[in-house]
Amino acid sequence: MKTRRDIFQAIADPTRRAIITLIALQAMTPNAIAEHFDSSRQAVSKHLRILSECELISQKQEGREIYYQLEVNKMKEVDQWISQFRQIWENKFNQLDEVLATLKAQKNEQ
Amino acid sequence: MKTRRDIFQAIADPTRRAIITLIALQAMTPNAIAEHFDSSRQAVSKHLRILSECELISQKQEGREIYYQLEVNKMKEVDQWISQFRQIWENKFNQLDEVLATLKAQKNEQ
DNA sequence: TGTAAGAGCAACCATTTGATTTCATACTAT
DNA sequence: ATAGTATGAAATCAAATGGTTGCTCTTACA
Repeated sequence: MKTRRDIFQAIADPTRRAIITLIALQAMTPNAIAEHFDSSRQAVSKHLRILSECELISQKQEGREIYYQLEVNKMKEVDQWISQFRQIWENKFNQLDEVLATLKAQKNEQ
Repeated sequence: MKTRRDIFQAIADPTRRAIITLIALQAMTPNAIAEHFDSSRQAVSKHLRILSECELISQKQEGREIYYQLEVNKMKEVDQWISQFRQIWENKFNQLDEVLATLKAQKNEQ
């Protein structure tokens, strides 16, 4: 069992992304979460385990209920990976600005 | 074959993420890309196909060679999904600021 | 013109994944 | 104590995934 299980693999599944969004603002129990989906409670429970394993969510017991909440800071790891490309696409805009400036200058010289 | 194949699934694989980073600044041929990995050329080729299918990369033929380049704008879709959480973690800081401001005010009143 | 190189595609295989079913555990309330 | 609720865990299964092998097609070049 290689169990790669990193954040990118965790957010690859659409149901897990929906769960993440769902509990982003407010901790919820597995039952409450499952009610929002077609999946069974057990299926949701497995998703929660995967999200827990890569520390994207944490839990706090409350009697016999368990509230799951998003560890939003963990999401920064994805943001960090994306940021390298953000630099590129912002650069592209800069280059486009240069092109436009050049064209404008040429036009003025005519 | 359900072939879910969205961006999140595409970047879930570490080899594909490496390919994306590799060609981010400079278009490359499959052979050149494969040299950077342990995987075979065919394995890389399959990854390239997946990345192409969700339009994360594009290709331009050059003789018998095909250069693959990153469609960096497509990456914005991931950035967009992340941004909702960015708002949350920035909000957390704001709340902390409020707490600090309150504490400071209370201290001044003493 | 024939041979080699660059690349895609289909078939196949082992592993992983996501879901369901069934069971076990822990807490609550009567 | 006992029944019911909330949840986790193991077994099982179909489908998806990532990789390899072998084949074909096109282009370059001697």
